[in-house]
Amino acid sequence: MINRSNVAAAPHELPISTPEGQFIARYSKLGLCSLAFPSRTKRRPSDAISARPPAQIRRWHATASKALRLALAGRPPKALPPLDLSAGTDFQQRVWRALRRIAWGRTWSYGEVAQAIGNPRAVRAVGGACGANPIPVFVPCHRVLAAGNTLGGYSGGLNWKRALLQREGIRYAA
DNA sequence: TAAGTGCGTCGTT
DNA sequence: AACGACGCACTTA
Repeated sequence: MINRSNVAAAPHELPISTPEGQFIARYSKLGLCSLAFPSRTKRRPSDAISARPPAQIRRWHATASKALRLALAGRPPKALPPLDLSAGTDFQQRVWRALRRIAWGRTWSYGEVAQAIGNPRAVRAVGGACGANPIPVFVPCHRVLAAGNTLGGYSGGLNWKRALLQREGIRYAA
């Protein structure tokens, strides 16, 4: 079941410049609702960034920008903006909430995530929900490894997963 | 050991 | 009805 009632039709879209490239953050009235990895493709003019976001969104964006730059530098962020995960199905939201309990520098397996949400056999479905995570890095789906500490997949590309794990000092099976 | 196959399982499209 | 960011058993090389 999808709940779009809290998702603004046209969320504010703001860039975050990092040494790794320009991420795009999107904000609803509830908080950060999406974070996109740097894209090689040029943004179209129709995707223009809104001129002057409200003060609250500017504060959220400042927090998010700082947090992202810390994370990419290998330091755990001290504060995050509110995360708006309301666009997901009930199942996805349960998975995403569970992912937020994985500590910096630690990993869970897909099976452990499935257990954490009380649905121990929905292992494969958990993988699907991880792939649908709209806020990578802050909702740390990169900390979910396959059984035997193998890498598993990553919708943002395995290079990003490897990079994020490395910044947290996480080791996994070759 | 490493790589490949088959199947259970379940949320999403 | 088909498809996965899975996991496990089992077979082959």
